[in-house]
Amino acid sequence: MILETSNILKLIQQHFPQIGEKALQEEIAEVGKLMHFRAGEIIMDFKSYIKMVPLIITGSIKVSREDDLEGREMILYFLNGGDTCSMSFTCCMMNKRSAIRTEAVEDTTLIGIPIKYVDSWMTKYQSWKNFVMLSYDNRMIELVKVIDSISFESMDIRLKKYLEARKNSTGSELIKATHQEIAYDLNASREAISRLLKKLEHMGEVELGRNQIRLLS
DNA sequence: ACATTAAGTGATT
DNA sequence: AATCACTTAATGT
Repeated sequence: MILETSNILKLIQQHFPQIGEKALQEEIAEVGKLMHFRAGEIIMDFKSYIKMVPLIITGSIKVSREDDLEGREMILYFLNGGDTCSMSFTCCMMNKRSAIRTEAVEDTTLIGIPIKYVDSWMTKYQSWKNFVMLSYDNRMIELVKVIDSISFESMDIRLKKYLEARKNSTGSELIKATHQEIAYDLNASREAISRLLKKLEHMGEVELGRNQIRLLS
């Protein structure tokens, strides 16, 4: 697949400028697989073994955690083009099952790197190591914010941040989701979400429609 | 027209 | 803020 290889090379250079070493770029292009997911598709489910580390080119991915007992789901954060899934690094290096679920919110394109390379590149390429470390750092910061939000913020604030995050992730002020889906993401009841959204609508911050919410601000 | 699914509402805890 | 028990509205067949 000569065509795909040179394609990936271009995509890496375009979307992952941090990965500077030419030799590394070429290796990624060689072993990486270009993958597409449609909106709503689950990319990686809980407790599945991870065989690839994704480099996200375009799209939007929702990363969520599920309670072991009664399937209660909680959104952690969104990933976009230029991001990677930090969780997948540890998971694959330790050969552990995934602790999270990743689901495409929008049509998403990513480069999947087979795990066997991920580890060896750490010592082989400085920019790979930096890239991995930096993405860890970013995720860690993000996670601390999530904890703060869950612990200290009321539902209306959390909802607003959720809508904001979703807008930033998809780059669109139109959010396609039911109140029920949002409620699952925030681990709240559908009624609570409906009421809070109504309030936001009255305040002129959103426009509600069936299966969709438009952010005005 | 009818059934299904999403959203709105009030009462209760 | 959750749950329940509805009602109303929008959509699909």
